[in-house]
Amino acid sequence: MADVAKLAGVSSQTVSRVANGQPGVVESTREHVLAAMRELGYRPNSAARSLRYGRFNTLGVILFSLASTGNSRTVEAIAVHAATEGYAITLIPVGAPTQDNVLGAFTRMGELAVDGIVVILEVQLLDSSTVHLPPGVHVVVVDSDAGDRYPVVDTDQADGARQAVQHLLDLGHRTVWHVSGPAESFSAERRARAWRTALEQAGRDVPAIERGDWSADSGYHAGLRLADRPECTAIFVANDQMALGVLRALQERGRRVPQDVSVVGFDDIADAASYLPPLTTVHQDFAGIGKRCVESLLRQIHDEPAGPGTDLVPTMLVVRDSTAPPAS
Amino acid sequence: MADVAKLAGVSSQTVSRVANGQPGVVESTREHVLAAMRELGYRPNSAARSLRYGRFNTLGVILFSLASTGNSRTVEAIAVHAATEGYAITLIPVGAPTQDNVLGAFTRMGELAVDGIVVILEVQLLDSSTVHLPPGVHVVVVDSDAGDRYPVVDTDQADGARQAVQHLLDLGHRTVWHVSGPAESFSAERRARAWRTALEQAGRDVPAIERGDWSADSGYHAGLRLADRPECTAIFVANDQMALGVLRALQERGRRVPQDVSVVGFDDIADAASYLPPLTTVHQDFAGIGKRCVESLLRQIHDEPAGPGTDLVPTMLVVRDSTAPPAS
DNA sequence: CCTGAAATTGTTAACGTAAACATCGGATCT
DNA sequence: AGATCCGATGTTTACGTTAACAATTTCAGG
Repeated sequence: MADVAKLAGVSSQTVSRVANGQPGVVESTREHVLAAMRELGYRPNSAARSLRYGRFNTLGVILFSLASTGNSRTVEAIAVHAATEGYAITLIPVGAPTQDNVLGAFTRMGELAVDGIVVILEVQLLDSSTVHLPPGVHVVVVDSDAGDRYPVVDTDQADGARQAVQHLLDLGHRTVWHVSGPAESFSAERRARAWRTALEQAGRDVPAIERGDWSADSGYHAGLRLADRPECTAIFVANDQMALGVLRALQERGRRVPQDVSVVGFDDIADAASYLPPLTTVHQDFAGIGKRCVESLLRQIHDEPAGPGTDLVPTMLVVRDSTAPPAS
Repeated sequence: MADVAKLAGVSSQTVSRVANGQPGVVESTREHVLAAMRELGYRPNSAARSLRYGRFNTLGVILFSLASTGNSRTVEAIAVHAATEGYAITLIPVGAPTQDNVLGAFTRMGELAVDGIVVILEVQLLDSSTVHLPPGVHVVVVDSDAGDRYPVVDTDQADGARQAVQHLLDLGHRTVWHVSGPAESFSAERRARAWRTALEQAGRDVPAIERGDWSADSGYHAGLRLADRPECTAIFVANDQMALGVLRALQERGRRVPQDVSVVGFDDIADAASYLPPLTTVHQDFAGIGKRCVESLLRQIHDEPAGPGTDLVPTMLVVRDSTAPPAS
């Protein structure tokens, strides 16, 4: 900057004014400065800027993995929305979901150049009182029931699961079986609980849960077990990938979908419409989640304190070809 | 920091030494300082650190979208590998692949707090000479043929496509049809070119290309067109998602896979093993790509200049159940 | 041609940190 | 005991930027 000032024959303050487009610089001067900038390839140093302003214009995202469609789409939505507000986003991956790792990530985050943090851990670790976020850092948590301690943005999982079950019951199925996600997952538990509640409220039997780990392969094995039960005519699977595995298992065992068995998934990932058959599933608004996370953080950064509480993003059942009335 | 120093009754320099674990601080002093840090909730200011050191310990990733499995897995690998080296990563999404947007993103990147940039655009825009990266910034480009101007890390797409075609020819198919990605995509073009070359070298007919846009839906429509050609018994699809659509189209038209038609995909995404039938596909080492990107950037940052040139990551054909010899 | 106000440009200081150098006190050696 | 050295700690300064204020120039109006 000093070099630019010298070359343009002005003070560094004037260079700063030109760099920030501030008024009060005469046109000819501005052009000299711009020319000098170009000639020297000047780029403002954002560290110095951040130091001066006390803000980084950056949001942090702390997560386990981008492997799941939901996470990566949420992160993308966060990035896009943050960009429109002039914020960049920084990714902090946590190796394995152990307490130590999570704690370490939070510590690193505290030292990081971010103005706020989105926590996407989808694991119940946050609930254990031993894990605490650094005080004085703006935070939003996604998919968690830490709503009593932090602002939370979450999909309305319960209502989505309820819609799925209701759809199957409305078609005439006696009851609905469930392939759930892993027990450590908050989302998996919420969906399973809502499934159970919906069945109980309708006065139906509640079959035993088949548990998977979100992967298509785990869905396949769960599906094999269900395929052998002739009384099983309707399955609510906790995500689309496992549903894909369930479809394969049913097909292998000669049970046709939807004629013999109806299947409903959860997420509405892009591929679900191309499964065999195209999957009826619960649509999640990942973009909406990302948007609300950014909005909440920006509100906090602009000094509108956001207390604990949960912001629920609605879900919607998308009916395709994997559900039908039971064979009578 | 000054507050901590005052509370601990030492100079700020001593606080700095304790914060960085430098030697030459007597144990009792260190503990006083640590106690003061805890009491005041002290966190080092990374902007000041960056300003002092001239480095940010951050790498930027510039990309269009995280929606594709390949991109998100590459980004995750970059993040994980960067983290082990003490670097965070910053995501810069580019809205639409127009020249203006790309240019704008590069400009923003130049002003950003990053020590190096990974460019994942998978589009041929980079080749047009009008788009130039800011000089003096360390860069690695993924999936591009800008290898004459920048260091490039790329999957060995050509060899992967060759393996796929060879596998089908070895099974006894007369020739292989191709569902390609969009024409703007560098990867799509490379795979199509290698497919054509492999057929020509084997002296086989080269059928017309069916073009998709990477989505399962586009694969479905391409698949419908191919399903109506009885002479089509082997299809090489440029990615797994489109292959999913092709499978659905063939199934709808009553052509069995693999008995009537063999299908090979590209990517080996997690779900491919659960398709109906499980998909034979070309495995891409996304983690390896991410790792090499980080390694290249770190080398550059540590003053080992990396000239232009392409670093090819090998691919491997994974044979599952979607390929078989043609019905004789 | 002078006065005063407005427009433009320059100067100083501060953001938080750490390298380089300076100082201090005690231990070791002669 | 005095000289010397070494380890522990303090002081100064610079990193690049911009807010606040100061100084200078310009120009209208009398």
